[in-house]
Amino acid sequence: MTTESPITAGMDTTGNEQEQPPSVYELLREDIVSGALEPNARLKVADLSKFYGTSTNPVREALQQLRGEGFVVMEANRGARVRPIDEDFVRDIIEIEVLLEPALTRWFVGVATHVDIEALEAMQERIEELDFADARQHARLDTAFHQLIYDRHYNRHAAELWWKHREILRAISRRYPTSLSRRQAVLSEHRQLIEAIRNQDAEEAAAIVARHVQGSGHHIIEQMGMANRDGARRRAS
Amino acid sequence: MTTESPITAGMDTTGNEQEQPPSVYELLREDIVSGALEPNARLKVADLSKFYGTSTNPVREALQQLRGEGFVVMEANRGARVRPIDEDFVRDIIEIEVLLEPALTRWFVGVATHVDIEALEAMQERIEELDFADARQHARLDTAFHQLIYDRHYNRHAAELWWKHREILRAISRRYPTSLSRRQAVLSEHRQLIEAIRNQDAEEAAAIVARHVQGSGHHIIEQMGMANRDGARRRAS
DNA sequence: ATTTCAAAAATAATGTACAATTTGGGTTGC
DNA sequence: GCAACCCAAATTGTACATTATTTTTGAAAT
Repeated sequence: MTTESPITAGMDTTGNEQEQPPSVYELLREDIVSGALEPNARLKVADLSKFYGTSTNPVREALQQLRGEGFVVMEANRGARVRPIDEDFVRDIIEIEVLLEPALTRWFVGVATHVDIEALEAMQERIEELDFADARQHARLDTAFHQLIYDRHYNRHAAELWWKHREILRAISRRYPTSLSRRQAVLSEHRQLIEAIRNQDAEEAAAIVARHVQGSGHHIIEQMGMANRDGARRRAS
Repeated sequence: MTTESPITAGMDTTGNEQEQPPSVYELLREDIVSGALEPNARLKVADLSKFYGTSTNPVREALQQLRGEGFVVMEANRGARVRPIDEDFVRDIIEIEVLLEPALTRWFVGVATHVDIEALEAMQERIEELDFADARQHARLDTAFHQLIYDRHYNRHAAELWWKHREILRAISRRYPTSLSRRQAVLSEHRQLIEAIRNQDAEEAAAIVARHVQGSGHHIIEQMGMANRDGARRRAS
């Protein structure tokens, strides 16, 4: 299932057609967003190039791209640092998505075909079958589910923004488990969403998506908070 | 009036404290967004480094940053191109701003102080005094007006997104004149907005801002369309 | 004579190495 | 104690090598 969607194609930063080795950019980005590199950590090109086994230029260019994307902050002549990906950052992203995704969904309701709805149902089937057994696989399916809705939107800029935010959130939540109540809510909200689309109820669909995004954000932030407190407790002992 | 706001400080990509010469990044970005470089134009590092009088690395790094920001698209081993800044792109941005800015404004109404309102009024005074005589200066004042509202928002990500969009739109509209009816609307809407904030009417303020953004977008797109048609007519003769 | 295909040359991107500034810290001399 | 200075570390800029892609060219086949 090679999802060669307009978004992923547009966002594909390397031209990964035949499984090229991941670029420095991809490695570095993953290490930042997954938390392997501490918030505010200094990013010295010499260290990084040694670590990733390349020369300095690929690292320098990766840093610049990540700066453009906002994952890295730089001061002139004083180098780069990891932008902290903290609870505030997640909250900020979620707030934007709460505005964006309902709007995208509302439009989708107007153009959705019978085929689309069947595709959504098929994906939801697979998600429920899997039942969160494989986190990685679940994330993939869940992303595909929402992507189907946003992917075709005429507003490419909005769709790309969604995709970028999605990737950040996905990388963060990979660190934490999904609570049972959240699992329940995800499945239920997906079903409700499909139903609203089928009924051509754009407002209802938008409202469900808003709840869905909000809930997902709350869950992530809660998990982050718990992890922080655990970490503090462990450090204190 | 050195507007050293959190946003501009955060967005300041070079650490421009004492009027350093503009970086390759800034020059290139301006040339893209102002239309000096054609949409989809190829961006060869050798050409650009010759043009800007530097070696290749600064150009390469600038391109990567611009790629991260979405102004440039790249294919592996096939170089960079200017992302077309066309009517669709403006429409996409405006649609996002129509969602974003009202939300930011709604929050501002809740925290605005008497001092804030006076500051807004003072700026509006100066805008009306100037009466669009100096386009550059008007843009500066208008930006400052809206910046006062968005700048302090706790959602840094949203504020930065607004700022980025604002810069793009500013650069585009610099190419075109402002119609008389649009001038009227701008002044009137600003006054209405101040009034709504004073009355603590968040919903009304949000609605006005939505209109304001929408109107600004319509105006730019109209101007772009006219320019295109004029260009086509001129080429046909 | 025209088309087709392949190989080679040119063009341009990507990676490596190194030189030159800038910054921050520490030490010495007053 | 403090200021000037120097040194180490890191960023930024330049030059060059390598690799990938595109274009050209020339010979064979239709």
